[in-house]
Amino acid sequence: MANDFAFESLNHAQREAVANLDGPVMILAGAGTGKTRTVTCRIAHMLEKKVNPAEILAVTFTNKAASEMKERIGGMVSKHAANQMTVCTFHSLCVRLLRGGIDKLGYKKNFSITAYSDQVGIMKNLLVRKGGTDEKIKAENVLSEISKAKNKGIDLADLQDDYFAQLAVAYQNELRAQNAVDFDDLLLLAEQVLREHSDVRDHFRKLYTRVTVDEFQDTNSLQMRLLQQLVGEPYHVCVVGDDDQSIYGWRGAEVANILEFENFFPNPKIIRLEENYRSSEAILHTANSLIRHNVGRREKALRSTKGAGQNVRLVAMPGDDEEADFIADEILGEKTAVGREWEDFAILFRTNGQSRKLELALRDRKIPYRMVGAQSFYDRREIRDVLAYAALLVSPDNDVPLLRVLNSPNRGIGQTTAVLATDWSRENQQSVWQALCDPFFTTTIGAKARGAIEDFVAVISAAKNRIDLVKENPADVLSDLLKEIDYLPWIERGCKNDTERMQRGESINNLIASLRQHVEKGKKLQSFLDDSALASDREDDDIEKKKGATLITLHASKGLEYPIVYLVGLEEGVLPHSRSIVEGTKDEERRLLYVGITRAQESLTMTYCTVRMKWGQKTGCQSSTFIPEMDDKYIEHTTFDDIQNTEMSEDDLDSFFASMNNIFDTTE
DNA sequence: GACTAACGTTTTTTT
DNA sequence: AACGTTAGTC
Repeated sequence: MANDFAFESLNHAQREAVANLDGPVMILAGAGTGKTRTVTCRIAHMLEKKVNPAEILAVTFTNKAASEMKERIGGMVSKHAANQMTVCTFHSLCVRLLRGGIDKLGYKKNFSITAYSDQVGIMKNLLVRKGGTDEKIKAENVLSEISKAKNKGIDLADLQDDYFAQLAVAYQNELRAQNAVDFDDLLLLAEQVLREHSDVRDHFRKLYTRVTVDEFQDTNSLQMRLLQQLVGEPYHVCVVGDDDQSIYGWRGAEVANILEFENFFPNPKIIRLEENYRSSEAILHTANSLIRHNVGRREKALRSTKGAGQNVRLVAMPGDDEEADFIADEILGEKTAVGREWEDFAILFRTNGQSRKLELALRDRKIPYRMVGAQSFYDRREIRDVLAYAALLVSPDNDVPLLRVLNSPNRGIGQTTAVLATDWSRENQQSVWQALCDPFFTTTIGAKARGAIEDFVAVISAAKNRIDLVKENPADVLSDLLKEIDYLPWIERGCKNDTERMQRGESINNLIASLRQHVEKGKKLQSFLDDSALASDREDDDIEKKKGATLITLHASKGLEYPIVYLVGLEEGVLPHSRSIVEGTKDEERRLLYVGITRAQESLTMTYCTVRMKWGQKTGCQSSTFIPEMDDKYIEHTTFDDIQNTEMSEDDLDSFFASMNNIFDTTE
């Protein structure tokens, strides 16, 4: 049946991975070694062996990866079986668990999940309120320390820096008072419930007897502890990953999870996938020779199933202008000469700042391109606002969304009034919403602001009633509410151009539409908010549908592949990044370069500059210390001038022939 | 409370 | 160079 064709096409190591279904298994899947295919075949094999699909859990790192895996398994076995399995991220798994059992920890079951921008909002507020030291401390930094502490299992009160500890505790109290949890709390509390309540633990261990974790190198120590609670004897757990592609250490990922897997689960079967189906021997050899310089890794050597291929080029550039022009020119030439598609080309860089010149160079030549993961989708204001209104309709006592939209659009309730309301609510142990509703409060403030507050309260209450009492569709109510408060015109007023106006209007419409879909499936507004909080902002981004050459950061390129790759900026301070040198994380930068190199299928060109514009200032650069680490066997060292000269003569030839043709044409 | 001008900052990014 | 933030003004 279905699994036959799959099994036949697997190599020895892949078959071993698929065949070993019992006990702890770790699959070390090097770049391009058919990881996803192996994992999906392995799960299909479980179904073949009559494992109940409902007992299968596969955990991924992103929602996108989860839905892709679901789809692939669905295509391999029956759709029905695939739908019975649980394929999701760590975080959404924890939401499910906590919606059922968070009350055991003293939270109410209708807890809300705090989006990152709201975390920042809370922390900024605390910084203003506590403002003891006038040091310029950034909310993001405090939050990152809090996140690290939560992941490492350190008590927030025990943070190194006293002030940080104070802020952390206050932050946590704030969340707690709001019956809200942040992303880390989802994992932290789920782990706690499982650890402290054996009935819940047993329930889940019985529910999920087969657990698979993808991208295991990206898991942090909290996720590891959660996994240990989730998986009991006889430990039918399978983790899949590649320590050499661990590039999220700065976000708390612990390579130790993969390096010391034996310490977490007893006697694991370790399977190495080393046969690479993606890149030429030249590219792989270069990658292998580089990554060998890292200490403390699981030895593995990727073998190419392709031929030697063309040499890897390492091109010295005078400056970043030439770098961009050179690549754009080459792409243009190659496209027409060899008949490539624009999509075959990718330009990889370390930091987003490097993309501007490349973009300009491509635009100059009318080369279509797509920027992956750029700034704009990160945190769209209108989406956050509309979601905040939606959150208010569920529970107006939630201060975070309330304060967010209190004066968006401007309705005459400014900072002063907001602070008064917050103070009042604190003194009276109430929510801000309750303060706004309380005549004892509203009579203390000016008539103008009072009127504005009364209007606001009336509008929100009316909308909430339509949902709760009249049982109207929340999507309609939300849409009407936005019209009533003239939200769209307000957001449009702040736009610079028509394109932006269009986009913002559209994203609001999309949000309402997806809420409507959600409701039609019989789900609640609450669960829509959960999904939205857990979905990445670029989830609905149609990156893959867009056409053109790809411009992408090294981080975002993981998991992708391209026939022709340009990897720019191999300079000390850029790659490795200067900050990594300070922080002593050059190993991770080496892995980052390794990931970049192994994206290439046929052709790889790496460049480095002598001079680069940095923050509007010309800065001299030294070539990366990673360059001499790579074995020269397949590397062709060359310079911009060399190539320019050879191309010049080719151009000369071209123009010669062109003029010849002209002569013939005219004399015809 | 809204608008403007000067100021400072600038790795990677998901949930 | 370009962005967001903040302080100061009306």
